[in-house]
Amino acid sequence: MTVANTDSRYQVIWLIRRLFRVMGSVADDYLKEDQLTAAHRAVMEFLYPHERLSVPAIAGKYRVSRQHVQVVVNELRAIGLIRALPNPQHKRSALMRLSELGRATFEEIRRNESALIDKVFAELDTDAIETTRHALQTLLDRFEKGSLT
Amino acid sequence: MTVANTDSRYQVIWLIRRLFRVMGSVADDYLKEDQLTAAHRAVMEFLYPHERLSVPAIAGKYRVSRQHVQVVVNELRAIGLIRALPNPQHKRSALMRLSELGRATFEEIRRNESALIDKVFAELDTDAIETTRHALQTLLDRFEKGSLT
DNA sequence: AATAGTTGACAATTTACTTGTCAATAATAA
DNA sequence: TTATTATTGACAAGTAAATTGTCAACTATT
Repeated sequence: MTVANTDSRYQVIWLIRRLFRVMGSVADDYLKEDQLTAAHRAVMEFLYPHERLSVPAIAGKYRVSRQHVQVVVNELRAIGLIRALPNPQHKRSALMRLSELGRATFEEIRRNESALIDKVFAELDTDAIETTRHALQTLLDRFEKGSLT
Repeated sequence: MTVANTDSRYQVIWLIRRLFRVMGSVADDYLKEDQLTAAHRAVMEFLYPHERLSVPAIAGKYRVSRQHVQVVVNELRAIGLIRALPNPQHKRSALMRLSELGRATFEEIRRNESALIDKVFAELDTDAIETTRHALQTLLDRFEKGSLT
């Protein structure tokens, strides 16, 4: 029988922190090939494959400031990875969507990530991964929705 | 039977990123009570309860630059949470250890964290937590030790 | 003893954001 | 309709947590 005392739960938290750091440095390496940052990638993910979202809508989902998303979106537009469409709901606030190039670029990023994922998940079986996914989703829900104050 | 395809593994990665962000803002709240940062806390964790490590040794474990750890350690010394001991191995590079106050402070931090952990892990059973811990540890090992280039 | 490496200190830079402000525009309430 | 309030995009400044670079003082290696 497995044991999961306070220390085991504590280690989960600690591991999340460590993993974020190590993943960040690895991820930046392949994003750098396209001159992109993690923030660019995150915005593209919200638009992939055919979402149409305004800057404030992306900010709401991404949980970062509207102003920051604005800058990232402007950069992605400048290099042609996303395009602005007129917004029937709002004259000032255009809808953003990936361009063909943007979709292709994001798919390339995902291919790189998949190769990496194949390697790091190689030792883990299907059920363990699904249990982990479910556990992490539960934690995120509790952190985000739960009144933890 | 549960399914863990590429998407499920991908979601695990995604969830780690999201959790890190949301945890960061929560953690900073209770660290702020002691005027500490996540970096202070991380250094204290390496020394808890009775480790004796030089600044370069902490930097090696923490995987951040020696110079950054130096600053954090100097701050912790200035407020009396850690003390320097002469290093028999190396005259210039003292060993750091938690003071009594440092240990008490860290234990207080851990108590706050435990209360939070009780809440966010409430819905998860023992085996799921242990499976998650093991999976995350495996991922970290693969990311850190594996040749992913 | 000569040379190469390590350490602590300090400074400058970087990254990924946040907050604040403003004018233009849009939504809503009177 | 008009007055008021809220939202949006642009820009500026600030911030936290780190990095990189440099230097002098030591320490280790040959």
